[in-house]
Amino acid sequence: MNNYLNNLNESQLKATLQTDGPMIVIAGAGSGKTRVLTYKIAHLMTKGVDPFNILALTFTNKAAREMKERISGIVGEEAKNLWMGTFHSVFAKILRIEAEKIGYSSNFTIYDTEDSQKLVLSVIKELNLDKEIYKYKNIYSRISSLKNSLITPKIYGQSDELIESDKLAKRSSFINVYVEYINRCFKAGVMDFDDLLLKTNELLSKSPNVLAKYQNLFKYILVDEYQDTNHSQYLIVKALSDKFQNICVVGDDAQSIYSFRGANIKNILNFQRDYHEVNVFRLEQNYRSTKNIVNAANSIIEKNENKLDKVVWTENETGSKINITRLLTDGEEGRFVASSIFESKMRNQYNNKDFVILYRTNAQSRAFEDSLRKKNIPYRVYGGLSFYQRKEIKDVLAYLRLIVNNSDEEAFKRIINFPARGIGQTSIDKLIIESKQRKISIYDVARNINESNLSIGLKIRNKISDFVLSIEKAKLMLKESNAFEITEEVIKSSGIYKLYKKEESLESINRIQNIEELLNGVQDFVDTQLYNSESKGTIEEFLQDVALVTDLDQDHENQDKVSLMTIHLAKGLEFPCVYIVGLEENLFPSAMNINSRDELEEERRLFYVALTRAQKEINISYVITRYRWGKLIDSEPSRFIDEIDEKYINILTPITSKKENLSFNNINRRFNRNKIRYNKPKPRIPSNYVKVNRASSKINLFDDNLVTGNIVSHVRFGKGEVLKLEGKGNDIRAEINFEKGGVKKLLLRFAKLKIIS
DNA sequence: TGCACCGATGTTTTT
DNA sequence: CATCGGTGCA
Repeated sequence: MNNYLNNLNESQLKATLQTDGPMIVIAGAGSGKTRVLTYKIAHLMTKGVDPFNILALTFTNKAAREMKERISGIVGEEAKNLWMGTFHSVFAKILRIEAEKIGYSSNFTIYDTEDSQKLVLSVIKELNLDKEIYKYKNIYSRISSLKNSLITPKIYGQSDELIESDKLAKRSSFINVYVEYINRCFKAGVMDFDDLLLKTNELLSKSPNVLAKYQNLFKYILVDEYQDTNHSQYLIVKALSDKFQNICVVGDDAQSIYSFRGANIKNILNFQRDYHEVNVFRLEQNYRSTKNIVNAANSIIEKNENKLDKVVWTENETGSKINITRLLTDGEEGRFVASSIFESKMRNQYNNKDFVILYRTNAQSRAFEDSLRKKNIPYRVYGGLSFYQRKEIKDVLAYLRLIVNNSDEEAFKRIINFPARGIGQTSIDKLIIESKQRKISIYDVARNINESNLSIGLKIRNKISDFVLSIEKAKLMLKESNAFEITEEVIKSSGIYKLYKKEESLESINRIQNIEELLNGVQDFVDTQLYNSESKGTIEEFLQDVALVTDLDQDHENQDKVSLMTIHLAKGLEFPCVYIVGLEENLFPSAMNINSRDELEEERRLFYVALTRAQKEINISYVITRYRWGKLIDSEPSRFIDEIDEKYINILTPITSKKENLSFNNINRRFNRNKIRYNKPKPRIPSNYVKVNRASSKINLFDDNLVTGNIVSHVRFGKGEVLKLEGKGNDIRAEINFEKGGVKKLLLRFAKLKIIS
């Protein structure tokens, strides 16, 4: 049982065995910090600590899930009782339990960034502010950062400095927007992302009983990626750990890349000042990468002034040098990377999933998608517009949200006239004004539309009543039905499905597929809930879950595909072969972040993160001209290329370019000399191209594979024999005789069957 | 009210 | 370039 500890090196072991008191683990990239966290928790549990008393906060849900699995591997099933997840998901859970204590109902819904920004925009409009000056996105991000620093309107009002700064920006009404935004969220029974942390702080500081309850509950607290916590998160951790002081934080200041989200690197730099008698552990041996990679990364991070002392080293092989390739255009860069991956696969027997393409901005993915597709290399794009942010998905979710929480204003506004049912903006505005005056939710105004004396015509009143009725009808299902049944009902009765079904454009077919994929997801959720916990998979639980999942959290590991993602998303991941693309001034480092030392250091840390994802090979590329905002612009090589110690790099000239002997030291000079105008038209994307999405990867999986007589297994019904197949395309049904449950007819696109024989 | 078209506008990174 | 919001017409 205890031999799991043999897998640790000396410093890892020390960090693992130290269980009590405040401690910090400063862990270099690839030094096994996840391993330490995992074993530490397992160790605590073997020592007899109840998993219910352990709180472990991770950066992504995926990290939490994987860690849980690994802990289960050591200590067994018990691990599922750990409190483990992201800050946002764990405290959403707690807030739901304690909601009444801060005046919320426990079925509050969560606004994502889009909802929040829309609300800010309506507030700006309602207050008659000039939207040229009050840019809603800026206002929203200001609200967000104030919240993350726990600056409420009241505190704002006491700070001359803050007031003055808004005056200077000629938007002294900012505070009015802020106040109204908060009121509206509260009245809508809604929390935004930042509220999940802010309200937790509020809860803990206002209610000593609640604080004591959770202090006693969480006897051991562990925080991963501590360098990326913001002030709000910092205070929560501080409050909760105050009693037992069994707080273990793990992080790497060199990988702090989220300051734009309020992350405060000082949290990790000052940890030793914040707690008494802190045990400090350093993990400096890297097990991930070759010597070349580790050294090259070190040579980069050395350029930063602001950092903790730490020397990352490795005993791994020397490995190959980092290849740096210059290309003419972004299109050429795409083709270069695709063929390079193709060759490397052949040469080294790599799989697709051994490769990742990392870029600074999501918009860059396009060129690589095109070229990989042409070469028939399977790939998957992470991030960007995530699945749950797609319009059709958000529409369905809005119905569900409104059913669960009638007050949800943004959900209401989103769907009151979608699909179009003849309720126009003018009528909706009247409802909103009325709701403000009477201080009730818009939904309640709509519900009592016939008793009101609003100037809305009879026809439209009836349409509003019909809408309300359909929501009320769905509400009746809440108690009886699980998330899947309700979602299915909503998709049908709302008319969303019909709408896209009858329009036969590529776009709508895609939307249908996404909606079906959502149904798959809900079914999946219900099944796992039934399996993992006592809960029955209600729609409330699903909505809570869905608001906080990200693209990365989804399981796609078994698929052999090249990954494409931003460097931010890649944190914590590792790949044998890494392509870092678009290494150009104003792109990476981003033009927004080159005006101060701090900003530039964060970009440099980002580059460090990118380099340290690699196990074996790194390929860096940059281009001379790139399409940005639809225009060709000239670029210069990133300063970061110059910063890598020359010992660790190879400068390559691609075959497609002129054979020039481009020596490293005159890259910059050369570029200033030959600013090449490159006027070749951008290659067109084939017009019959449909963006590959997740829906198409799951649906119709069995069209060609399943035949009568197959033995299959189903998540709920277990094993069964396929008796008959009927229908085609999306509507293929199988009649299956299950050992448990007898004969069922299942739509193949929903029933996730595994073929056994 | 709904649809078709037009011009303005914007891209950093995300829970 | 691509999306979005606004405008004008049926």
